[in-house]
Amino acid sequence: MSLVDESAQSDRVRDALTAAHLYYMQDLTMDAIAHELHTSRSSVSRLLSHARATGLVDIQIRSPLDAPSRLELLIQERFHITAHVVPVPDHATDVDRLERVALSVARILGQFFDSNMVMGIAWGSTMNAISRHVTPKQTHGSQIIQLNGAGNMRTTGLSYASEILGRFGYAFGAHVHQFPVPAFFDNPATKQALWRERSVSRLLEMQSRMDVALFGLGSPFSEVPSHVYAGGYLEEADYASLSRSEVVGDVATIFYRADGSTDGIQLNARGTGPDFTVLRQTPRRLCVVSGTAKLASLRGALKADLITDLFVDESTARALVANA
Amino acid sequence: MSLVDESAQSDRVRDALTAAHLYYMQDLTMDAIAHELHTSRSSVSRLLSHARATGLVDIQIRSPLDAPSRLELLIQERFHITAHVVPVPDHATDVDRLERVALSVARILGQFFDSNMVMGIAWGSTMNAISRHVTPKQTHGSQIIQLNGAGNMRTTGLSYASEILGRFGYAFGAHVHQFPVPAFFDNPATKQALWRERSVSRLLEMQSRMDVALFGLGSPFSEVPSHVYAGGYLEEADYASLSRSEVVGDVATIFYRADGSTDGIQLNARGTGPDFTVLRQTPRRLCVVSGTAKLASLRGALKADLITDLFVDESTARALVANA
DNA sequence: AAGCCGGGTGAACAAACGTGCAAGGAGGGG
DNA sequence: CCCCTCCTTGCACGTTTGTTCACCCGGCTT
Repeated sequence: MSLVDESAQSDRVRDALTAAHLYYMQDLTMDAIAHELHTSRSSVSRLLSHARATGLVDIQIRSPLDAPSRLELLIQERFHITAHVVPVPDHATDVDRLERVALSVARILGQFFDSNMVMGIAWGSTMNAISRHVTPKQTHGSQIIQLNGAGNMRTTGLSYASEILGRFGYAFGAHVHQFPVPAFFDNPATKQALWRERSVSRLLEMQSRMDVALFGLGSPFSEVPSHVYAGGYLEEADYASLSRSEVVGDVATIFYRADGSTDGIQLNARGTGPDFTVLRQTPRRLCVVSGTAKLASLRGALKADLITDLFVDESTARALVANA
Repeated sequence: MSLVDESAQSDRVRDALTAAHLYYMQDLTMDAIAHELHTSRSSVSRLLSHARATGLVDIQIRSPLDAPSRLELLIQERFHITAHVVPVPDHATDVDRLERVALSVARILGQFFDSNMVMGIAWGSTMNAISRHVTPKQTHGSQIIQLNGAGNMRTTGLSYASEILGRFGYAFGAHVHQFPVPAFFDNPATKQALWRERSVSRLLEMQSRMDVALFGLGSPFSEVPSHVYAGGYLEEADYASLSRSEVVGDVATIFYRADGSTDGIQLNARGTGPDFTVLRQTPRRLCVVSGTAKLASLRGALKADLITDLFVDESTARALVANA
């Protein structure tokens, strides 16, 4: 990028800031702003879009603390976590649901992440959707770290996971640390060995002191299986084993039962996500769930105390509190 | 207000929140929202207006810290205060200027005031303009306190000042403490006496430990005199005295010279605003200035170290840094 | 030097939005 | 019980905003 480009860039930002100020603080019309900035109305429209898209304009919704939605209150009382219920009409499809929840999370995420923080991020369809919408917020010295490997029998999985992580990293100006291992090792011993490598243990150490974790839930036996279960990461025998162990879900390729327990689930010895005892040390653990198919999985994750902040669509939230 | 009204009220807020979420977080059109909420598009438009007006939706502009405007940077370097430069076209009238700066301040004020804080507020045309636009933000246990008396020879001044203070109090859900004394006493001894009254000294004590002060500047000898100078608060003899003392401005009816000094200005013995030594103890001191007519006054206030955060229109900011 | 390419611009159109207005409905007073 | 008042609603209209398109301009290639 040349010097000229750079200064043009900063001109553009300056103009966008001015336009945003005039539009959102002083309530001028775009026409009036165009006049003050000696340009056309369309350009102002574009400037403002740009300002919103790049996070120069930050729009928050603050419910007066005395009136959180009834559902959020119920969830808070029942599970002692903060719930963010995303309004989605009951007749929406699961794809819609996912997309809309993801969009909401993408917009609000900046409130949980700041300079000099470390955020751990899983991967999967939910994370992918969020990553495509996340609104930028400039931070300094912050790190984003991949929670679990993404390789499978066919690929190293690097491109998929790194695309997702990359978008988060770009949006926050954070350093991205990838985790270049398969999602599941074939042999537990290989994992043990690799875990002792300094390059890997450095990552594990970072994971153990991250400030925020962001993840979705896997639900192996629901009708709309999550990415992990459709992507060729597991074999028939693995499924049988999961079924035998009465697994209801996973977080970053670590599986758990309906009561939140993980003991004796053999696949976990080969999975690459953070152990739940490690995860539970993380101060903020943001879980994003959409669709009632993941209800059992969500209940298990709550039992396992994996969640401090839950983002969930309205119907699923309702189902969560419906029957005890 | 009946029980039914109350619940209707909260329904309205709930709907407004949902609408705001759908509109600002999920980018639905008002049409789509109307459909989801089973109402008309116009009602959604109104709901959203309501949500913005009542502060349910909070729009902030965050300039990336590496790119504050050149002017703000210059002011910061020269005077060691935080400047908020409000873009206003050069050809705007002084009335425009005031109105637009006031609007901007009104929108941003919530960022400086929170629960359990005490804010001192002056009165005058600037404060009046701000008060008419201030966006609400619910707080608990916060207090707003009048900085200086408002009575004059004709009226107690209560209605004007209390109208202003009342709007701030209402917007923040804060308890308002009025200061029922004249702007200037006729006799310094009366002030002394009253200052020893417990009801008054309680107010003075609160003033001495306020968290934020918000004030404009008076400029007695400019061509567009401030409220105090037009409202019959002072007599010819007073003006002469001010002129003799080389006064350039006042904050809350306390006068100062170009070098920021106040010693020997006789009128101050009869004024009712907080002594500058008291004011300087306040952590955040927000000063709102618009129009180059107040430039001399502003320079004096800066010399007197009365300001920590300055809100000023662009031309005045430019003039401030122009000649040394 | 001509020619392509990418990014940005304003005009024109289409979509989305705000608002005056008349109609309807709840509540309160006669 | 009726009527009056006040508030809210949806419609219709005019305005404001988003987006497409043709065009221009600087930079880079051939």
